[in-house]
Amino acid sequence: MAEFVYKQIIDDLKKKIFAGQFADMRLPDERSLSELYQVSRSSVKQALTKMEHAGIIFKKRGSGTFINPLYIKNESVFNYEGSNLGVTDNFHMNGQKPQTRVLGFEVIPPTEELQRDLFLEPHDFVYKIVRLRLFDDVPFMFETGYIPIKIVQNLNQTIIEGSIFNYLENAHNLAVTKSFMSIFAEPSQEQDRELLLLKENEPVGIMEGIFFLDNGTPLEFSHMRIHYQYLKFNTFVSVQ
Amino acid sequence: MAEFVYKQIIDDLKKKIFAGQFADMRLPDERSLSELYQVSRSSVKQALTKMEHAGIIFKKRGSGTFINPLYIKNESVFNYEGSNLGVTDNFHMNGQKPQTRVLGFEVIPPTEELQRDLFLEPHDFVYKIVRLRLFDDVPFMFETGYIPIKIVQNLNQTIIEGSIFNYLENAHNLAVTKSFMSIFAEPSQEQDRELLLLKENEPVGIMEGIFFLDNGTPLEFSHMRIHYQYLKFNTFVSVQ
DNA sequence: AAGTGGTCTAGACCACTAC
DNA sequence: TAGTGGTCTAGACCACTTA
Repeated sequence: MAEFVYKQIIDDLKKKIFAGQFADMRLPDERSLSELYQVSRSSVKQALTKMEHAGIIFKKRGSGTFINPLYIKNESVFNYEGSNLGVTDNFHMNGQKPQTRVLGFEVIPPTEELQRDLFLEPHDFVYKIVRLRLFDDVPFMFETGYIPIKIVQNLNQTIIEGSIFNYLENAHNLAVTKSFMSIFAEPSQEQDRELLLLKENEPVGIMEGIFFLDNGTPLEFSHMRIHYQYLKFNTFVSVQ
Repeated sequence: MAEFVYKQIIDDLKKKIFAGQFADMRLPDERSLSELYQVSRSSVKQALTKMEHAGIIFKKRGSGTFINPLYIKNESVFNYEGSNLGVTDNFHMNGQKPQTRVLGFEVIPPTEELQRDLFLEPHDFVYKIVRLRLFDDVPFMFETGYIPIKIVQNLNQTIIEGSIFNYLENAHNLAVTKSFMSIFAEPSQEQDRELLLLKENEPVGIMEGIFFLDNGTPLEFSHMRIHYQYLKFNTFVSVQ
């Protein structure tokens, strides 16, 4: 963590933002930061650009760099900022204990869709893992995930009852740092209502997509069905 | 459009991707592209990084740069890629004619929340605009937006019946190119069901957040309530 | 060993904002 | 006019993948 120059700048600026060090909602200019941290302006710019994409700040050309008021307003909202991408770390927990109930665990040949999405050959078998996630015995989502066995061969019940991503990082030094995700919503189906304790009129939020390792290898195709109260996705969008 | 080197590279690569010019799902390496376009590798990298954030490609360190299979799978899915951020341009239209029904149009003092989100003083009045959006007489969302009059003073019924963003770009040369958005879902309320013709059990998707001008000025706080079938949000997430 | 993307430097000039 | 972020160059060295 924080091995690179730009990551150290991000960590330091975030710490200062939370400490209220920029009361005027304004960061020092790029050239000052370059001097302060004794790095090139390019490295400062790289840090600030990533912070902008994380929804922490925004830049005003000709004026300066400012803290995003929505970031201060609702910190917990920025699920994906500053942690890894695993479920365990990213849904609002408020100190509650996360639990996992394994509903399915098998190895199957990849469908054509999976072959394309995960860059697989027909003979590249995949784990199919279905898990229900809970906080303090309250279920909030269930997930169907597909992971090629050529990337990891020794998954077992104990591992998938915890965080697969943490296991991969700790035991195999494989970090999950990128994903492409679609987010949408549907009326709940009977299985949703059973597993997530939803009423007839309450919907599910759906997130599905591909998780990538730090080196760009597609690791998992995941389909998550989420209790609507637990899905709040925050994002920065920019056009070219 | 395409005035800068990196934008020209984006446009050209996208054209080639759609033309199926990279059948192996792989782009040329950065140094080759640098030579091909006669620009520095940094400029190539800037283009590729933006394309990665747009969900078009992903990079594999040590291996190369590849086309995102989800991008090919469902083009229409990437609502925000390659156009501006206005509603008119971003919901799946399939050639249908977009319509707008104005439900409210007034000027009010900014709430404290709006003052913070749009960087306003208490005396900076805002337009409050409520609009229902339809395709071929089928309503798909309604939106409440707040725009400071200090940015634009001459909005009228005719303008807000069309695209405000297009008007700002054409008449005032103000381009909307960035936004911070929260996406979530709720059971539909009575007003939702009335306006969007939803059944009791069908939900609304909600997108709310801030739109920024190209220069970073916060332009609008917007709250959109969307028929669940029309909300599909696609995004790239990366951790530092 | 060769090839690829990642990080980083030390500048230059431009476009825009604020005064 | 001075200050700010945006674009761009021409390199350097590193980490990782592939063969």
